[in-house]
Amino acid sequence: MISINFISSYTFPLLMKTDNALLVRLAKLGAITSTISTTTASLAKSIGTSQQTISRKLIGLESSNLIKKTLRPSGIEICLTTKAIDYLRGLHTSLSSLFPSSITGKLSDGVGEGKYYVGLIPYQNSFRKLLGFKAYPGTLNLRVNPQEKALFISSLDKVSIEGFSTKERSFSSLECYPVTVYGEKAAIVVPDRTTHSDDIMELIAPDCLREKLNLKTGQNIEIKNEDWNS
Amino acid sequence: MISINFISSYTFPLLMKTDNALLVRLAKLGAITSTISTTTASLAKSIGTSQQTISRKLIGLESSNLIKKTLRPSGIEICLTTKAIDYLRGLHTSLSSLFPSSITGKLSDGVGEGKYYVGLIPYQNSFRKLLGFKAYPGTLNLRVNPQEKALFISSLDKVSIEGFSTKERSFSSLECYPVTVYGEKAAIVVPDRTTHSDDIMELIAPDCLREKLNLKTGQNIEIKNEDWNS
DNA sequence: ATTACTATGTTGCGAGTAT
DNA sequence: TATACTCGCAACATAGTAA
Repeated sequence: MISINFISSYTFPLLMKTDNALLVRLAKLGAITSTISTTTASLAKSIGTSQQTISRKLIGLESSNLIKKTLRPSGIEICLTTKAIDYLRGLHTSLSSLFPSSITGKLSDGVGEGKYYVGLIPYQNSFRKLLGFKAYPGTLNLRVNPQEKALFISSLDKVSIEGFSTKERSFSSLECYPVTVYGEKAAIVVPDRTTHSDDIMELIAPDCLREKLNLKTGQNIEIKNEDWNS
Repeated sequence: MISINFISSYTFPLLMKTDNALLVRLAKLGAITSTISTTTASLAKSIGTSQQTISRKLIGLESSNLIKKTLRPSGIEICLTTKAIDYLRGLHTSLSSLFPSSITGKLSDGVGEGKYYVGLIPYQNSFRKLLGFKAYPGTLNLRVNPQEKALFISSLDKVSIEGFSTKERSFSSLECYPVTVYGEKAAIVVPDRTTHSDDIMELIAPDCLREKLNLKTGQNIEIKNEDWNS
């Protein structure tokens, strides 16, 4: 049993009222794994509601078999039931499918264009400065589900690379997203003026991953959301 | 833009009312990555509330800058704002810390007892039948944070192994939890009559992982929640 | 100190309905 | 068909207070 008398004043950004917030708070306080000692007043303060509301909610949660509680002179002892844990786990699973930690794609033969663009000095300078590596002059092209791609990319940190112009033509700016490929540093590259279709994901890396990881065309490859810059 | 006219009847088990449920539902329908076409009536049905409530809620969400919506003769077009996505991501992060997908422990020298117990024929028969492998006669002992351990184990599938008795003594039942260690099948073993302290996590595997993975005493080892039985 | 009841004010819900 | 308004009623939140 863990005794908690001080509770951080952190609350969820908005909405996330009462029931949900209360269950998550209790879980965070440790009521998932053991019984915690707390008071309705401190819970109220941490959720941002009144002591009376917490009291009423706890009674409700208990009658819904979501918590077990015991009254003590010093406050209240609470632990979550498996029903509550299953509920939170279900919510977590739902959200996990919305915020994927990896995406799988089939290695396709690049068109060879990437080799030319990635090698350009102004891009390379930016890669080194902002991504921390000099990119191997070539890209790993994966065929992915466009919606999965959009979802995956939306959960990544963005590194913006500026475009530049020569006398002949201009080169668009790029968005890069640090990821890992089987533990190797890499970055998804999305040109702001994209040339190829939505179902291709283009990656750069310090080394030739195709050789280093012995990757074959057509093979499924897992790209992970792991920020190696931190 | 995606058109959705049929909406699955899945709803969250309980509580999870209105605001939260609505945001998660919209996200699942694809409003995270693009604009979706739907109607207040179908949203109402899928959440389990009235059309009027959805209408009112959508107005509220828009004035809180959580969604952007456009009225159409055929219904309503909705997409989530980054504010809403950040909120959902935050909720996901909170829950992820409650349902960890891995735990890290320091490899410690076993007491040598494991070797004896794991090798016993009745246990081995159960391992083969219920876990699908004959266990290498020895255990990998990791020193972990007891609370993290309890939390991690609570999120795993449980495989119960029966105890047995000989003339001399009885051997307790065990709980096993399938996991992976750097991609290798393994299982956490918790004796129901536990002999050692709470901060030790004991693992069995088909092979000697210490040799196979070249693990050294004191090294940090990551145990992942990956069910290789499915 | 606590929890939790009662009373009172506020918000939320949804059937009906206008547009 | 849609969305979204009005309005009667139910549920909720909190101040005061009893135990």
